[in-house]
Amino acid sequence: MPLLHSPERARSRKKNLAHRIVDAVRREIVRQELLPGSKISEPMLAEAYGVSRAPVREALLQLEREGLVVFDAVGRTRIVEMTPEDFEDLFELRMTLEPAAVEHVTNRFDTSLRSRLEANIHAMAGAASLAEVSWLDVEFHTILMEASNRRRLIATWRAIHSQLLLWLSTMHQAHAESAKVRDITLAAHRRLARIMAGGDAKQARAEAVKHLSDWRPVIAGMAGARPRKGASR
Amino acid sequence: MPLLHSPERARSRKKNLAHRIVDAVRREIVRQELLPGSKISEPMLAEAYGVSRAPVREALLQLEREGLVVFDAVGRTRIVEMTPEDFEDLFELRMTLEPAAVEHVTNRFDTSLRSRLEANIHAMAGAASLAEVSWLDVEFHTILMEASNRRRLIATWRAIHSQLLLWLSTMHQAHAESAKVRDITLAAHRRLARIMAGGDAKQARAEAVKHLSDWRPVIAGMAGARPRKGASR
DNA sequence: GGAACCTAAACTGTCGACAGTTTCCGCGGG
DNA sequence: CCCGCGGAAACTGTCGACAGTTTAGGTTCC
Repeated sequence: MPLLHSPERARSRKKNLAHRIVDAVRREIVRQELLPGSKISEPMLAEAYGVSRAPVREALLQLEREGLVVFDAVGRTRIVEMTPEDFEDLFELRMTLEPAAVEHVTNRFDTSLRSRLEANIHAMAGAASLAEVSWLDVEFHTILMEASNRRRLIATWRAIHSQLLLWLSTMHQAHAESAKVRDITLAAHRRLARIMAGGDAKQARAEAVKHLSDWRPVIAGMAGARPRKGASR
Repeated sequence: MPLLHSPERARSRKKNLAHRIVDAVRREIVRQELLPGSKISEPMLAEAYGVSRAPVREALLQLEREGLVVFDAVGRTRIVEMTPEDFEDLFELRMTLEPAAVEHVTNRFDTSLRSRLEANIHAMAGAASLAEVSWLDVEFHTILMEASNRRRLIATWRAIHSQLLLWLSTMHQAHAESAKVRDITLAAHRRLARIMAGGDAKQARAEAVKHLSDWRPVIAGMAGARPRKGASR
């Protein structure tokens, strides 16, 4: 998983305490080791990671930017609680961003991209857990978005893709139809990759829309999902 | 100008030094009082505003989020320099976001929205300077985006709309065809508002696309625009 | 005259501290 | 047994300081 989250973040990229903390906390949130709605304070994180509050503060700002934590009116931080409306909202934004990206990508499809997609597909074919499938699914779309070469499109994707990971994680806990999910996703990715390789941008866009639409019924069926009641520290 | 930039920003909304600094610096950048490419350091801002570096640091992070400053590899900050490719990139993102927003807005058009749009249009009709026209133009689109009620769409708009302001400002300095710009914009906004009031979402979307396309030739003609050479402090 | 160099100034990343608020929790009153 | 109250604990926003690194300028050496 070298692609996701590695490229330029805000401040000076590498050895920065804030980055390390962002990565660590993001992982905990996405894995739901930190529960949605739970409180998360600067002193708490500072101690947990053995640093001062300054880098923690910066990390929280970044996590807010990614939609993983929210600040209340008095500045306190909590892990975001995604409601069914959020899922829909997130999905709708994807529906506007990704088809556009796919169109661009199709026009600049090259062997480097092809092999990256194939590597992802291959990995997913061998994926054991649902978590792994989700990760690779998001990575597939990340590869596409980054390949679009549209800076602001990419930046926008970076601002939401962690939420997608969180959502998938949440969903799997609800109904884990494991194997089927992988095969459906895999087939869709293969189809999309093939069409993009073909070079027909309009057709590729249509396929992207279709692939995204696969989620419609899942999201609709999720209308009854209750936001888990917030656990605190 | 109560709408733009006022609603929830990251951390606790009101009395926060970082916010004040963000607002002040953003204005300076958009007005090009701070020149594109020029260096901007934390101690410098801290002294200018009579605060410590902590809130300044936070402010710079927010400005980076809005695309008004950029950090280099060693963490130094500069005012962003928008290239013609950036203009195009920005424009393309708008082309994917706004039509979607307009479609949503049309379906939830109400008198409150109508009056806000009319107020904006009225203000523009009486606008004297190009700067004022630009401001109101962006505000018009901000009203629309916010009215879409799509959280992530709105967040994305907030991440780019200051860049739009900066771009317009840059452009006006190049070719100032003052009066014509206002009348064209005004006419387009009136048309769009009328169609949205009519309630035909698809037609409204089409009109939004058309309105945005008005900029195509301008952007194309800007291909030769040279990025001004960076002045330092 | 120009290039490499060396030193001084400037800047970022991080830390610990403090004041003002908000939240928590147990205690007393109803 | 529930509610409101008060003090203690916890937290955020901000500040000043320091170390390590980068930049800038002047200088020396070809």
